[in-house]
Amino acid sequence: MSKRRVLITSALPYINGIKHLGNLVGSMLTADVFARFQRARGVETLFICATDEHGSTTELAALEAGQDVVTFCAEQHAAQADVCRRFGLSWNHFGRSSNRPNHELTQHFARQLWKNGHLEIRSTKQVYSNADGRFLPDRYVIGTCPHCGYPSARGDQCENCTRVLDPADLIAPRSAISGSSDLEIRDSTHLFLKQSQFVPQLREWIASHKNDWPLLVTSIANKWLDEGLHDRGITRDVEWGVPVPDDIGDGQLKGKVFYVWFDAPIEYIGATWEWAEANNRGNEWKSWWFGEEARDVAYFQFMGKDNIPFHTVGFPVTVMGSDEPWKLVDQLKGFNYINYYGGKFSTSQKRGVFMDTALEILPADYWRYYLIANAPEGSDSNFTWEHFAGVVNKDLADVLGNFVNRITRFCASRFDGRVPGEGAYGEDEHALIAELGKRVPACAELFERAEFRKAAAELRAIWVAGNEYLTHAAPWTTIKTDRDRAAASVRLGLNLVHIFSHLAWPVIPAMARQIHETIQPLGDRVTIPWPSGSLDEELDQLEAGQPIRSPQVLFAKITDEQIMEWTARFGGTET
RNA sequence: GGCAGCGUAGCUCAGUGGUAGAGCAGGGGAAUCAUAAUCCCUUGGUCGGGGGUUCAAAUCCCUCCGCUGCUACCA
Repeated sequence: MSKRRVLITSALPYINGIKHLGNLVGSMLTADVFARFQRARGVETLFICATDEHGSTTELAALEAGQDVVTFCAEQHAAQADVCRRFGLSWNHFGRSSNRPNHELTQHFARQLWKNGHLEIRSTKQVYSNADGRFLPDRYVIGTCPHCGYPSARGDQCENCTRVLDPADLIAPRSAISGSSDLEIRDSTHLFLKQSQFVPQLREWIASHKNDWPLLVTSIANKWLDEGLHDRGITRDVEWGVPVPDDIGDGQLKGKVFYVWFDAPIEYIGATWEWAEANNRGNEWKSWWFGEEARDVAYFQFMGKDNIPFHTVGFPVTVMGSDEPWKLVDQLKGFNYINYYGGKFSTSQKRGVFMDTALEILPADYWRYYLIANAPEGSDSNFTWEHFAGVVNKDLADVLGNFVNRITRFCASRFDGRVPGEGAYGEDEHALIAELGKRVPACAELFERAEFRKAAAELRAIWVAGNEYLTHAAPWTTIKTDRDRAAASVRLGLNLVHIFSHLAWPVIPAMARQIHETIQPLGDRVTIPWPSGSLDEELDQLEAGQPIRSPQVLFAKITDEQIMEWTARFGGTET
């Protein structure tokens, strides 16, 4: 088998503000853990993300912030890049959908679709606000619901009775931006992608992944196909977007831009191009995406469930309709949501925990471990401070942190802080080595399959096995009668600390470094590799006499006072 | 309204036809190297209700109840 390369994209975070923990775990964090794991295994890996910047929401957010949209996006991109870096997200490149490569590629795909007859021009009725001087998206038209009488129903759907609406249905419609009721319906010409033609092809493609994609993903995809795929408008009457080129439709679409959901997934490719430009790699970006050259690439996408339709239907149609050999996703990992005390995370209501505030109160690895160990894979999961503190205190502080602490301190006090060379491994040691000989490959397999909860549970089970061993071997007892026996136990204990660092690095990279530095300096190595040798070798790596560093508390425990403080600060239990 | 997912121990969740599981919490004990951490043992569930198929159902089918999400111009 030829050498495999792995391409990983996490769903693009929308430019409008810092994301919350649910957004983080559903796309960026799980993708990061997967990317780190692949790199740790020595696989050539390219991990790409970008901000999704276009559309009316951005325009209105910029308006509200009193900024022009270019400045707004530049600032927001920098802010997200910063907080994501501090969360340890290890993208090879974090691009922007507003950058030139995405403009070129989006226009290229549109031209291909046009050339191949998959686009058509249709006249649509759009709401125009004279006071605002712009077309309004449906949801920015507000009025009274014709079904239930709710006075603030949005033009796309009534929040009160949940019925789907058309803005023209609303009684006494007004602009959500200015409140003006000086609205009119205008004709507007748009491009439609004839998605319905692709239904058989999509069905076949999705059916081929019935066994390797999560049920969540295939069921959402099939639902869209079963309900009849509508042709979809791929242009909008807004300013901020990729312009439709004049050669499509003989200039009938002048002034229009592509719909943000058309250009956003293309930015996966665009950001790869940006990566190549930023790293002087010329056309190498294309080898990850196009034709024969990309045959050795396995492509993984990570996203929350709200993104699934666009990645199983919309974007694949763009790719298929181009009639060019661009890569389709191989493994699509979709996630549910994390709820906050049973309710949704909400920016507007200030409920829940956001990436920047999370880092204000605790280091990234606390969050990374908790979120991975409780990733919403099978269903929505529920965040509470009590549960969070319980998991962090038990798993990180007591099971992992305390293990490192107890063995290193014992070594410091009784063996002069050096790896003892005396004694040979005996029955207990070989039993543990045999157990890890099963658990470590099992853990690797779970990471490989991107089953994060189970992978984290296996990681934890490995730490527990270390504690079991140490308690049973009890070098603090044996040292009284058999110093060599105790020395062998301590030597294995230190080797365990060392391997724990290697195994935990994809999930908790900063702490893994710190743990490794306790035993051995890392220098400027960025990746801490996954153990590749037999466990016999891996657990007898440290050289006798090698000094270890003075131990320190790795994970401070979360106190009841902190839980109370944070519950009050972040919105707590009221729904 | 339609569709989808979920409903398993106090809590968070595994488990898709073969004698109900894990972690946490609770109870008992051991140990004293360690952040009062660790280790061992243990209590605890008619698997949302009802009906059906089967030698056998948490698992397949029907139905009812509850929760959550999606419903295409927010992204």
